[in-house]
Amino acid sequence: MGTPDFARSSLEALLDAGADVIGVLTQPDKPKGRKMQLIPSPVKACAIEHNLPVYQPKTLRGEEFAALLAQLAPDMIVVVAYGKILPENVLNFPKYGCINVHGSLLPKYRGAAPIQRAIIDGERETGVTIQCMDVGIDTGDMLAKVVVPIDLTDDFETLHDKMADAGAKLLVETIEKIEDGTAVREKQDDLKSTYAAKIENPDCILSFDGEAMNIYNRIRGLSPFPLCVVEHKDRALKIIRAELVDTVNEHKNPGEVIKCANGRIEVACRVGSIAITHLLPEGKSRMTAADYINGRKIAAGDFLRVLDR
RNA sequence: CGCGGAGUGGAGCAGCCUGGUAGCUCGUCGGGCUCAUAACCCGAAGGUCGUAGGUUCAAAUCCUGCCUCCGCAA
Repeated sequence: MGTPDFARSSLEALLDAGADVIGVLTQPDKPKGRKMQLIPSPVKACAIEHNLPVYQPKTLRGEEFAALLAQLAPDMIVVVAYGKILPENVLNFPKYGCINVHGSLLPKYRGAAPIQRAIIDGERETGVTIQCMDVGIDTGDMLAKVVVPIDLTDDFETLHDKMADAGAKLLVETIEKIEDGTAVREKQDDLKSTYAAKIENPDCILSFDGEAMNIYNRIRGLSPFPLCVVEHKDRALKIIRAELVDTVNEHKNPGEVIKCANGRIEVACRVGSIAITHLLPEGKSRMTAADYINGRKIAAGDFLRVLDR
């Protein structure tokens, strides 16, 4: 069971390892894009490529799904970023239980957006945990972990890809251990748990009234999607990539553009400054800061304000 | 019919309202200055103004159809 690219990596690894995948569950196709076209999830696309049966139940509760479960009769269910809560009867059904690939070192960053939150918080390392699912959200016993260092230049995309690979590899290894009985369960220390809430709109609204490092972390944690947003000349301006320029000097006017040169837009933070190199103006495509400057859209002395919408 | 923006030399834009000589910041090429340079100076090339019609003496500009791209929201 899974939905996005993160899950696709695990599915492919299972197939490469020769696992007997009897069925793939993914979220129902939802209308996406301007024309509200139905786009299949990455996991669905992968399953179709490999001629695997795909199921997209709207709910896992009720007799309809219970019947499907009984018919498939899986020995094990592997869940990776599926996007639905599994009810108890499903969790208890498979002989080897339901195991989950989670993008953090549990018990830290339980929840929907562990990778983004780790970057935003400025963590130096994170990782992937394989857990035996229980009724709580990411509270199950742990079977395996792998540490993934967070590079200062990682953004959500680069770290996500590293994590997806690491998770897929760990999944295959862990399943082998489960099969030969060498897997060891370790309980989570609930007292050390933290929760990584889903990224919502307010998380994207950026204020320069803070430390450059924190601002830099938020920008990269939310890039390339959904992106931090500020207001410039009454229009939304999303920041795709920035560089850390200075982390020491204090500025009285955070958000002020200090200079536009060499393809970089340097912006004052309360403490320190950053230089924007790639951005996305409202109604436009992604472009470099150099292009934005060339179009005469921004100059030193302008202000990037907190978006109020 | 969810809301909105845009198609103008290689890039990002202005010009359109109030029709009449193709503009700006870059890039490219050539030359100059300099110990040197991503700096500075001089010069050059490069545009069917998305597309098809219409109005007009005259359309990038006004009117209509079509195509394409993008942002937001989900």
